Amino acid sequence: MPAQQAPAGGTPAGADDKAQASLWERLARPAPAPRTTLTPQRIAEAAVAIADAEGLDAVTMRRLAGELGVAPMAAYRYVSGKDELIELMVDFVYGQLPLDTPADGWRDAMRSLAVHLRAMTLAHPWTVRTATPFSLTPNQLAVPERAFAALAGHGLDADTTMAVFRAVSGYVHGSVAAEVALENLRREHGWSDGDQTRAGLAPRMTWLMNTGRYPGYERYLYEATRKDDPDWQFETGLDCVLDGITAHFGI
Amino acid sequence: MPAQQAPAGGTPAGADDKAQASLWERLARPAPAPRTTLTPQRIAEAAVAIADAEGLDAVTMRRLAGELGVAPMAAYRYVSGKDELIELMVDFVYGQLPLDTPADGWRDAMRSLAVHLRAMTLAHPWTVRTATPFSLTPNQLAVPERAFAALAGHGLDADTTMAVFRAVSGYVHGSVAAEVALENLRREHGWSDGDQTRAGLAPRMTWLMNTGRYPGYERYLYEATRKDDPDWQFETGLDCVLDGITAHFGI
DNA sequence: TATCTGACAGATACAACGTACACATTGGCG
DNA sequence: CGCCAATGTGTACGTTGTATCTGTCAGATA
Repeated sequence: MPAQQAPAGGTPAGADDKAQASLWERLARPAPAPRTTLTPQRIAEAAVAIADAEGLDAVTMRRLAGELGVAPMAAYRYVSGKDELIELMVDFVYGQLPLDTPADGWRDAMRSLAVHLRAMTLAHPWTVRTATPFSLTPNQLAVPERAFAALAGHGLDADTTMAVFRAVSGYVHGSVAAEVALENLRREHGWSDGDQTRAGLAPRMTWLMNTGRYPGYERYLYEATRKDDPDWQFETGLDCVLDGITAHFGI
Repeated sequence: MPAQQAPAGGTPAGADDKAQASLWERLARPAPAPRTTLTPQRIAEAAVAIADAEGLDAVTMRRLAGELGVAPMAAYRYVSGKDELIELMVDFVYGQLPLDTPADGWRDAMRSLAVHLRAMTLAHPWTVRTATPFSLTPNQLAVPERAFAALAGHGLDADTTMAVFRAVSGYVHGSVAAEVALENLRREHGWSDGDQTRAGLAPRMTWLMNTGRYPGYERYLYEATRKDDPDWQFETGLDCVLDGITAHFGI
């Protein structure tokens, strides 16, 4: 019974945790293996490239193997299953996040962090489908770490610091998720600009408005002039959240 | 060639939109069918029950059919595919959201809306995996409608009103998504309280902290006293966002 | 009332997916 | 030079979403 070989397993908590931890240990380990055609980094890179180009559904174990030039089951030596593959992909994407901003006060630092997080998510829209804003992977944990560093020295206790971080990151995640959902709708229908999108959505929208349930939304549709300015929408909400931190915690 | 029968189809945009619109028309149509063993409502209800009990992955077309006592393909008369089924499920859940709060000023109304949205999402955690905060379905659209009604009469233009709504709903969605992710982790490992969770996460956490990359996060782990109070965490961030609206827009 | 008809549900089938398992191969260490 | 653990391959199975064909029922029509 070779018990030490299996990183997979729906077995009890003990073995499972060990397996999850060893994923990141393997990632850190430089080159301990005799044959090194495959590495976690190479796997992550290839999988992310597929997801960026064709969406998360295009990332199948066979497709990934084909892209890497190996047999379908080869990647299972490095990830215990598809869930762990996606965890690896997300961590890889977070690894490219620029976190070394000079930090001119907490507000600029948090604003920069939020803007970079949004840019990252828009560049890799499939990350919103993973439904795990900040799980415990090395590069994801670097985000709250950066925020804690920016917020230190203002007299906030640990819980409040976390609350501030969660307010900002929560807003970013939720707001960008909505943005990505609209962008996905556009792409899958081939609509290129706002007018084409509204034209494509018109039948559905007309039916909804004719129910008479949404007079406020209907007014918005007629009166709004910045419907095609997602940058303004995001940054307005962001400044709102940042002002709230100042107002609520006096920093 | 019976061309009028097919609600499905990867055909061009025109036919596709017609199909999507007719889903909600079918839902509104009272009882036009001769045999009415299946209805969109019954399908949605059964699917939501499965997802609530065993997660979104348990919702299979065959499983759903079995639960409804019909053949595996029967539901395809009402939804064009699984994506539309999930759209139907999400709309069903939003239909149970209480929106008739008395409205004692915009702040209480928005706060109540946020609290109810959180409660709804925690009751149906699988909704966060659908990655579409407010798509164009009747009951989802009722949420911004409620917000617009609450925010009317304060001199905000249409774009700003939408920005305020997006700030709140974005925060709620992102924040609760993080909460649900942690809750999922707990459930799938069988950890019941915060101490068990920390014990289960300890190996992974120890390995991460030993890298020395996260001194700020490590301090948080030692100093925080409200790590097991998600209500406080959510409401602190929410009050922060609401204060930001007051501060930023002067209402 | 007998019949017709279109909407409804059932049955069968298929390609693609994740992944378990046994086997072949590699290359540094003794 | 030969060993052996680490690495990649081949094959196969159960499950999934769904296309398509066939039967069947309720209510309008004559």
